Amino acid sequence: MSVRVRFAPSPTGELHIGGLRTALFNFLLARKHSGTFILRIEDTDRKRFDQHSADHIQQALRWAGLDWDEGPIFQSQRIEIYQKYSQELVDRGAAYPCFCTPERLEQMRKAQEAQKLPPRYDRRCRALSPRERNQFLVEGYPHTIRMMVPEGTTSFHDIVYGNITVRNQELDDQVLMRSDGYPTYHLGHLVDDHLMQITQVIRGEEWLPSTPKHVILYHAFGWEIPQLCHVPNILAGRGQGKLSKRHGAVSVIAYMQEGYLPQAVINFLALLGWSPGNDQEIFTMEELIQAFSLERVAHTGAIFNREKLNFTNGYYIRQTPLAELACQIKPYLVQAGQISAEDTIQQPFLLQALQTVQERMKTLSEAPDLLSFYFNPPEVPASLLVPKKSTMEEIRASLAGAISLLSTIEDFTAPVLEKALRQYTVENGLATARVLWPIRAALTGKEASPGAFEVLQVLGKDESLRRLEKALTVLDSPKTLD
RNA sequence: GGCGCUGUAGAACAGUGGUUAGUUCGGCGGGCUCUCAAUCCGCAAACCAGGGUUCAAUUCCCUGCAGCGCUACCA
Repeated sequence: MSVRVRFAPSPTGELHIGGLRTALFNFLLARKHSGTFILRIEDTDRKRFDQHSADHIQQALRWAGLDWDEGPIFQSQRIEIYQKYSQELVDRGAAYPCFCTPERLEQMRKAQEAQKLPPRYDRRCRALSPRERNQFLVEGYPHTIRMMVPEGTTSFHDIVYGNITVRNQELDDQVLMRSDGYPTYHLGHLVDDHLMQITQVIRGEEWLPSTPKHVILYHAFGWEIPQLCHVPNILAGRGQGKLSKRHGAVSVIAYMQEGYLPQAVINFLALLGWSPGNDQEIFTMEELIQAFSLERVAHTGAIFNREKLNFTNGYYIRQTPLAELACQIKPYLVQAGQISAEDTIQQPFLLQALQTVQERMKTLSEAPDLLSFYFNPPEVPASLLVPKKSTMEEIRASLAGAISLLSTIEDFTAPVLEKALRQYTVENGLATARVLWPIRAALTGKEASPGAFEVLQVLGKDESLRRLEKALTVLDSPKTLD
């Protein structure tokens, strides 16, 4: 039997980073077994439904490279199906209509909590006689359909957590159909998983406690139970609970916008709560597909570690071919006003400039800042031009010498410049820092930047000399020194 | 409160009834060096606690504690 799995988010917001990992695990399993990956949108809660979420979820999945084979299927378009199966449950005596009002249910819960009892439906409508039931139905009282939890215990096997058994007395008579005619998750997902012939249900750990109810439902229908697999949540930090909006960026779209590469996010997420069993840390999607197995998914919630994501992202940025990276940073440069949308990014000046900062980037969004001095000549205070253990006079002299040397060089390329400047330091008995630091500072206006030779080359002779001369005048007017 | 799941360095994961308990990020130190980054070398850093079982327990069992989840006409 071929593998059929699904990712079934509810469109109540943008795709969450934890949701993406659940989707990833489903995707990997499907691809590994040449199976089918289905996207199903569980939009049965009309109160929480958000029109744009479904689009955002799809956009995020595509960005991450998790293309689905079937769907998106919207549950809201299938309510007759759920109604039919809920009726079947009623006919089989596994479910019953409940006429209790929300007000009564709330009162009951409060009373139970006050007595420190577990809040649970008191099953009042279970006891209705057929006649009463019919009468309420005929008179059109709003009602829900509740499942009828039987006596005994319920057991199931989970791929990650192993065998689990619970006493049915711990289970509530869960609402299956709301009074508005829409199913709840418990009925909706189960009917669909059956109809879509899902072979492995891979979902968040938060569903583990309600899985026994689902098992009871499968039995009531007489359906085969798919393999069940719950994956732990992603946590925000020690004692901070599940990663959520209040812990900063959790939306996949937000990571996309911040300039994280999809390969990096996927690689990072895969290793968060799963391991291949060896020491490999860097994976292509293809390698993940080969190595993946549900059995090796961890059973503890993993804390989301931004530092490691940054490292992984930096690694992938370094691996990206220059021309490709240029395309990826273009939107950021445009947004920063450093280039216009019509400009081509594939020009020597930009490519060379980018090359000098490529290994310093953790995210694409850092590009404008790292590259800023290439676009705008910096204001450089005298204090920045003078390295430690040097005086302003010494720097003035060495910079002036360097300027006259550089103005004689025609082949303004890094190797040539390096050779000439190093020779200059040796001949004049100058420490390298005394020559190169002020040059680099004058060109970039930054304490930390790419090296002097490469910046000289990228900026070119004219612009470089212009900036160096300007720095010299700054050193000539002592008042600018701190 | 009840029920369930889970506890290996700061973080993510390996691993084992007898090991110098491993890898990656992060931290610290060093090399390189015009700064930062990258890269290279090195260091520190963990088996939640208490009971069992056993010749031997981080590993198996129990209890405690802690974390997480669920406890809705939300998913």
